[in-house]
Amino acid sequence: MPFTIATWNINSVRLRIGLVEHFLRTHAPDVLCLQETKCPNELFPREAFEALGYGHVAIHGQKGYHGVATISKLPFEDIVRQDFCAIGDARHLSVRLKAGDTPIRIHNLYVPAGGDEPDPDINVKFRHKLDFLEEMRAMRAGGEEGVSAILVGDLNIAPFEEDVWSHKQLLKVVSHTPVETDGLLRVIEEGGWDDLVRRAIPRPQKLYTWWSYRSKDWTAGDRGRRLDHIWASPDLGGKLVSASVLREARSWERPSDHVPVMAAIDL
DNA sequence: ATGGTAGTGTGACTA
Repeated sequence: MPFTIATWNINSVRLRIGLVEHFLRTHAPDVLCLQETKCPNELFPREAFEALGYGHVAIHGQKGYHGVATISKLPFEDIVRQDFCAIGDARHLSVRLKAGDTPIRIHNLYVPAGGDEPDPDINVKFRHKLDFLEEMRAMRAGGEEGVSAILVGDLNIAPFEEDVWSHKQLLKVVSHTPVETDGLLRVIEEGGWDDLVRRAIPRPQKLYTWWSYRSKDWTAGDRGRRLDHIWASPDLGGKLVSASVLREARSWERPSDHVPVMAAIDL
C-alpha cells in the first residue's frame, strides 16, 4: 500500500465539512492538508475527522482568515507552527510522522495571495508575499538528517507557462509575474525539492487547481491556474506512483475555488 | 478597462 497525501484549500472548513467528509470517504488519503480553514482552533470540527478514522488532527487557525490543518490516520511525532514574517498569521504547520519505516516531515503552507497590484513599493500585500517567499528559501528537503520531506499547500503561484490558461495575459497578474515564478522556482531548486505533480503530469500538458469564483461558468474557457502544489525530497520523488488533480470537485455543490491535489508514494 | 463572487460575521477585510 503506497503512502497517500492530499492538499486542498477548503475556503472555510466549517462551511464545507460535508465536502471534506465526502472527499475522505471516496479517496481516503493517509494525510490531508487543508488551507484557508478560516476557523478558530476552539471551533475546529475535530470530531468529524475522528469519526472517519482520522484520529490525528493538528491545527493552526485564527479567527476569520487563513488557517491550516493537517488531518492524519498516522500519529504525529512532532508538530511545529512557524510564524512566517513574524506577523502572527496562521499560514504554516508542519508535522513529522512515520509512514511504515520512513520518517517524513510534512509542511503545510498557505502563501499570501499578494493583492492585485504586483508592485511591492505600492502594495504591502505583494511585499508580504515576496518576503514570505524569501523566508521559504530556508525550507530544505534535506533539512533534517534521516527524515524525508514533503511540502504541500496553496502556494498562490503558478510557476510554469502551462500552469495558467494564458501565459501572455497573466504575466502582469499576481500569481504569475516573473518575480513570483522565478522566486518559487528558486525555492524548489535551492531547497532540493521535487515537484511531484509535474513529475506525474509533465509539461507541456496544461494543469490547473484553481478557478475563480468571479465568473458565471468556471468551465468557460477553462481559465484556471495551478496554485496548489506537492513537493517532496528526491528519495520520495523517485518512489512516486501517481499524482492527480480532482478537477470534478470544482463542480460540487457550493465548492471551494480550489480542488484537491493528491500524490501516492510507494515507500 | 472594469468588474465580476465568496467567506467571516455584520465591518471591512481577504482572497
